[in-house]
This record gives sequence, C-alpha cells and structure tokens, in this order.
Amino acid sequence: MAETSLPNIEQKWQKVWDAEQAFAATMDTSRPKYYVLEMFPYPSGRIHMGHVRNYTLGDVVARYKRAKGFNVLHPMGWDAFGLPAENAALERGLHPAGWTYENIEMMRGQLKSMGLSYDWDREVATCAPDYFQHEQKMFLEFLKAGLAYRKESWVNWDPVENTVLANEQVVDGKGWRSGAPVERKQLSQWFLKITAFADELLEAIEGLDRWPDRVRTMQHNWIGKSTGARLSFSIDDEKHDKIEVFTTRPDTLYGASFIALSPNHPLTLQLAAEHSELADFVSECNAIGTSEAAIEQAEKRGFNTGLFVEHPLIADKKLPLYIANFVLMDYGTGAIFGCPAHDQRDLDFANKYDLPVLPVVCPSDETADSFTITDTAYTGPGKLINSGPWTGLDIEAGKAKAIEALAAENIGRAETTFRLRDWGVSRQRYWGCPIPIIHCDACGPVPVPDEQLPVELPEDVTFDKPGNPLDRHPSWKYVGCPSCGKDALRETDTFDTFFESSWYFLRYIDPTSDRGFSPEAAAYWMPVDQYIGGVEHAVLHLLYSRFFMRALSATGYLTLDEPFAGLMTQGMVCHQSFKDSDGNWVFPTEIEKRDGGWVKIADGTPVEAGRVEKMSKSKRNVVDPEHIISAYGADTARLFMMSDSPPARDLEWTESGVEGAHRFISRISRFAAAAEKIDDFVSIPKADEVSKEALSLLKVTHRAVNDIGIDIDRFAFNRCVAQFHMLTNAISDFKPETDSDKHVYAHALGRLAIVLSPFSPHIAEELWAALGGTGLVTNAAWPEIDDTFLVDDAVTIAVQVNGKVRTKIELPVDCAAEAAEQAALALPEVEKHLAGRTPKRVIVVPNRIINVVG
RNA sequence: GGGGGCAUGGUGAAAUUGGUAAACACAGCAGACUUAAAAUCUGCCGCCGUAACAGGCUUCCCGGUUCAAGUCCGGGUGUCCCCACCA
Repeated sequence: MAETSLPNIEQKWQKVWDAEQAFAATMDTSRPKYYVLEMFPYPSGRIHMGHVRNYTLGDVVARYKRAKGFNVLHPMGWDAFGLPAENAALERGLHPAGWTYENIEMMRGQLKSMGLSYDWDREVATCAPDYFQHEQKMFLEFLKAGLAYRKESWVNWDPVENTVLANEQVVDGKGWRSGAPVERKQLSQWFLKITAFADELLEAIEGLDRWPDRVRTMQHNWIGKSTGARLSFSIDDEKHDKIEVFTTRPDTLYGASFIALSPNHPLTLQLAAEHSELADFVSECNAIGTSEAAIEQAEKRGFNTGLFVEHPLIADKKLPLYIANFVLMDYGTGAIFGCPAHDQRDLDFANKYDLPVLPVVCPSDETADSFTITDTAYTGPGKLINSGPWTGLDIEAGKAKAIEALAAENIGRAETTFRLRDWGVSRQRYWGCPIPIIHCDACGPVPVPDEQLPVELPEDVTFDKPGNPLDRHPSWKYVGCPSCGKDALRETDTFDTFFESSWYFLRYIDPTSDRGFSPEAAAYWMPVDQYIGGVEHAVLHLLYSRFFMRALSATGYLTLDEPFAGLMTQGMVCHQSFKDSDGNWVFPTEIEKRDGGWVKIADGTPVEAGRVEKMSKSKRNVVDPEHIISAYGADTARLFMMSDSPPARDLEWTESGVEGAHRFISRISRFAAAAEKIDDFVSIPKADEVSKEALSLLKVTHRAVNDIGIDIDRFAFNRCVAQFHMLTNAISDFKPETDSDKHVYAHALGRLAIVLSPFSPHIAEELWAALGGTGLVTNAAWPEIDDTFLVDDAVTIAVQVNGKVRTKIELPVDCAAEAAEQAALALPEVEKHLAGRTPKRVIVVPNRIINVVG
C-alpha cells in the first residue's frame, strides 16, 4: 500500500485549509468575481456517488478559477424541507427537524472528507426560520405586486390519506402508498404568476448561450407558445352564452364539424345541472385521475348535448355541441372546434360518432376531387380547398386571411397561448415553509404582518394519522385576524419545496443580511457564473429560479433577469447490476467471480450480470462513497470521477477504474516521497541552457499546462486526466543527472502539483510541500506558460495520394507550400501510388496534410 | 403521438471543429524483479492478410457534397431522455 497513509495526508491538509480559512470569500469590488455553484443536496442522510461527481466537478472549476486570480464564491447548503423527513417521522417516530439536522451533520462531515473548497461560513439550511422568513416576506411582496394569487384548482386527491398527490405520486390511477383510486378534486391553492413572464422567459432562452441546448429546448417546449386565433361560436337557442374557442389552425375553419367542451367547462356544468345523464358523464370523467397512465388508457368519449352552434362563416351551417373527455379545461379556453380531416384526435372522434369529415387542405400532388380522408388525418402542407373565399391559399396565407375575416365580423382575433401554467405552491404538508396568510371570515385572506414574521412551525405535532399535522394541531392555526381582530385561521398549507430552491443562491451571497440578501451583494456576486447539477431539474427548478429573479426584480429586491449565466448538466453515475436465480437484485459485495461467471459468495449459486444502470438502492448497485474514501482516499475518488467519461455523459463506476486512479495517486505520492527540495524550482529554465532531454520534458510540461487550462475551460476534464498521465509518464522517463536537469525535473513536478490540485488537491499539496514550494498549492497562481516551449521546429504530416494516406513526411514548421509540394512529389511512395499518372492537383494544408490528386 | 440527445477497438473514451481515426486509461497477453504472490518496471495490443513486409478493410446502415467526411447534407436503424388527449 501507499508509503504514508493517504487518508492521514488528506486530513492533515484539510486541517491546514481550515486553519487558514483558505476558501473564505469576501466581497471585493476591485477584484473580478466568479460564482461557482453546485445544486444543493437534500439531506437524506448520506452522500451518494452522484453527489461526489457533482461536487468534484464544481470543485475543479472553483479551484481552477481561484488559481486564475478570480475572487471565487463557492458555497454549500441544504435543501432541507421535504417529504422524506415526514416519512421518517411516520415510520420511525422521529421529529422531522431532528432527523433533518442529524442528517445535515452527517453529510457535512462526509463532504468535508472530500476536501471540497467551500466557504462553510455561508452554509444555509432552508428549514431554518432565519432562511424561510425571507421567502415568507417575498411571497407577501409578490402578493402585493399581483404575482401571487389564490384560486380553485383541480388536483389529484388521495381519499385515504386525505392529501394532494403530485402527478409523480399517482401510479396507474392509484395513490402510490394507499393504493386507493385517485380522485380529481377542486381545492383552493396559492399560485405564483409565472405566466406573467411566459414570453420573457421564452425569449431570454436565446441569450443563455452557456446552457446546454437540450435544457434550452426542454424549457422552450415546456413554455410551449402557440399562436393562433380565438373565436366565438353562438349557440342557436340564444339562451346560452357564446362559446370561446382557441385554435392554432383557423385556416381549417371551413372543415369544422363539431364543437367540444371540457367536462369542467362552465357551460358544461350549467347544462349538467339540468341534465342528469350529462352530470353522470362529467363525474365519470373526473373520477379518472390526471396521471399520464390514466389519460393514456382512457377512451375518447363524448356526450352529445343535442344543442347546435352556428358556423360563423357558413350561413345555415350548424355544428353539434359535444362534451368530450379529452378537452382540457386548463389549456386554451376549455373548448375546441373539431376539424376531423386535419387532426387525428378529432378524426377518431368524428368516426366514432359519425360526424362529417370534410378535407379543407389538400397536398400539392392531389386534387380537391381525388383527395379523401379515411382514418388518417392530413396535417402536412398544401393548399386550401372547399374553403369558400380562401380556397387556393396556402396554409399560412389561409391563417392570416382567417384571422382577418374573423376580426372583420368581430367574432375572433389573433391569440397566443402558452402551455406553461401558473405555479401552484400550496402543499398539505408539515415539513415545509408555512404560507404567511391568515384567513378571516370577514376580511378574507390577510397577510401576516411583517413584525409577526417568521411564521414558524409548531414543534409538538403528531404523524400518527393521515393528513396535514398542522391542520389538526390543537392551537397553532387559531389566531386573531390582523386586520379586524376577530377569530381567524392560519393557512395550514406550506410551500412547495421548489420555493426554497428558487432563491437559495441569493442567500449565500449575503447569508447574514436581515433582508435575505442585499442589492449590493447581488450586484457584485450575481449571476452565478457556473451552475452544475443533474439534468432532472432542466425544467422545474431551473425555470422557477428564472421566474423568481424576474419576480424579485419586479418587487425591488434586485435588478437581474437570469440567475445562472452558465449551466453544466452532468450525467448519472452508473454501475453494473446483478440478479440471482430468483430474479432478486444482489449487492456487488455479495458476489465474486468464479470460473468466468458470477456466483454468490454465501452459497455459490449463480448470479446473472444485468445492465449497467443508474446507481439506485432498489437495484442494489450502489457503492457508498464513504467506503471508497476510507479505502482509497478522496483524491482517488475525485480523480476517478473526472477520469474517463466527459461530465455531460453517464459515468460507469468500476472497481478497476478506481484502482487505476489510485495507482496514479500512489505514483504521485512516490514522487513526493522521493522529491528533493530545489531552490526556485518555480522559475522557468532557459531553453538554451538545458540538455536536449530536459528541453523535451519542458516542452511536454508547458504543453500539458497549456492544454489542461483549455480543457478545464471547456469541461473536458477527462482529457485533463489524460494530460496528467502523459506529463507524469514524461517525468518518470526523465532521469536527472546535472543540477540543471534537477531544476527542470523539479520544475515539471511543481507544475504538475499546481495543475493537479483542482482535481486531487491533497496529494498536490503533499507534492508541493515536498518540493519546498512556498505557501499552499491551493493558493498558487495558475502557471505562466513560456510560448517558446509550445512550438516545434519540425512537424510530421501525412501525405495522401487521392485521399488515402500513403506515407508521412517531416517538414519544417510553416514550410512554404511550393517546397512542401516538391518534397511530397519526390517521395517514392507517392510515385508508386500515382502509378505513372501525372498529378493533376496538389493540396497543401500547411502543418496538416498534403494530398496529391492524380 | 411530439421534441431532443447519443451511436467510434474487448471496455471507458480522444480526434486541434472538414485534414495522419483510436491520444490517455481499463481489461488482456508476454517478459523482468521475487522462493512465491502482491506492488513496481518493460514490451505488445482495431480487424482481415503475411514467416515478416506489402496490401486491404474499419467510426450503426444506405446515399450525397468535397481533393479530403467520425465530423457537413438527405434517408433509415438502434438506444436513452424529456413532454404528452396542448386544440
């Protein structure tokens, strides 16, 4: 094993960094800042490999930028509210707060053992009143500004647990825990008006040029802007209101054959009141949950009301009015016109209920007479047909004409609709931030006055019954109305935990401010220069945070639109999974290789190697970082994480890969153990004063330092590790003899220590100290590069004949094209492969390639 | 159903953005050291040829542009992810 115990070395340097407060950040407007942030963890109890990868990625960037002279802010904290704490309370009788804080203690210790360059003085836990009081205040400011409101909305309701379920918690239409069929129910909920910024959020995606394209597209699609028209249809009995419809295809209006309303449309409810069969139909529709699976299985059904509406453009044409289960109340106007020829869903519906199918768009290779629709709707390009005055127009012109015509008749206009809906933030949960509202019979919902903030959670709560403990607490919710003084009730819902994560990066910049954060700190530190985390937050957290910046700007907290200038989404950490003969997942520690196959150590029964999958407890393919760190050290774990896969891609955890990384770290520690202290090894030796071998090592060294810097900037950390190996191999191969050689040798090792320190900082410190380096390598500036070492005087380039590489030739750098051409044509291989033909053309790309075309 | 990513040796990958495909590692093989093993060091390692050269083939498949394609364009296959009765 290693000469000196690596874990001891690591603890030693961690103590030194602590004692020197090496990573404390202070605001200094005279220096350029760099804010590096990793998505903060939920304190589940122990760190996992995904955390190790995420935080190592961030630490490499933070330490590199520090070496490059930036005033780096690199904080860490805890996304501490959430359901698992309540489950622990339910299952093990622990209080959520105690459980959470214990987990934080545990995980902080684990993170510290990784040697991450955090400024721990800025640590934040979102469940602390000192944190959430500021978001209660923000919410009240949003309320004042009209960016928060209360509304009845449809939710998934679990009738056994008496609580709202998120869509993710509904499995096959049933509650994930209770197994009870989920109901749709209307509930009064608080909403944040994210739709007020829909257009802005969409347009600003364009400017997020340091975000991954796929995240940008996901947000783009999520916001889902549709342009079209809103138009109204009159019911021919004149008793009822007009029906407003949104469509993206106003050009197909002449092909309309029915109108369908959502089961929750106001008119539907009005009709259902007089019509018991319809009322039954509506409740059937609502019994089906809102989950994906439920929707997919649900058959498209309609209810014919017997009423007719007038076609707005064709005199005397009447369209039947249906209630249809596939029409959503939440999107558009909750009503559609069906044009079966050009919409698959409308066509299915029309065929089922025997409604006419009239094509009004015809592809260019068909004619109006021959073109028919049977069971596949036509959604492609073409010319309008059967469309009165619009016949002959193309689709886009048809849309414009249609909007013009509707406007002229005063029955419609152009309209834009978004898929994005306002953010419902109410949760019927205990372990969350209380919503600072008091409900008074006389005054309605009244904001909790500033001087009564924060509204804290009561500690004496019970989890023995389903439902919200806050709601059944004996006294907590009974308060006087702040406005009239009469008996009133506290809001017992708490905020969605995405509320906390939408602004935590602002708390880090000014963690003791009594207003959450100061505009001055925000002006200096924001935006986050580099944000790193999992792609699973591509939409929710990253979109909510973007909204929050705009809402906070609108309420005078700061002036900033975009919180994260750069975003890096890392891939998952995967591992081989195993199943035994009974099909149960087996831990890798329970098995061994025998005769080329896997067997259980315990009883020798065969085990089948499954797929390489994301590490997860259920598949038993997790590896605990703590074991790896105690067995190999943090430097090894960190280096391995950066080694093979580029950050954005999935990384497969392999034991042999870890051992490879550990061999490298051990190799460095042998260099450190054998190092001689040389005065002034940092200074760059002169090219003309060193031996040929030493010069070549200097070239490798300066090239490596140069390339590593470039590769860190572009997140090619796996290439950096390759550079470490090449540099180390070159150093190993060099046998210093003279004093000048020793200087070069120490110089190369010193450069290695600096460039390795973002990745494996402990061993880098050890090496630096062994060489006699001044101060900490953690504080060392990124090395200067002597450009003269980056250029060679000769290059070997490939010579092609008719596009195939036939030989190589060594030429002086920047050799003139004519000379290169002459040299190439003189080569015997070229002559041979030309086989007597005269070269028609010779392409010379200087320092790259020569291609002889013959 | 809609949108997006990815596809390169036995494996993870690299390729200066259109210019020598396979850097660096993992695994494997052979050797040195050792009583032996581990560790360490040295060498080999895309495929088909060959005694060895020479050749030929090769970046999922088919086609195109180009002196030149892993890279660009068109079509297809596989795979993963996101969204999904969105009018």
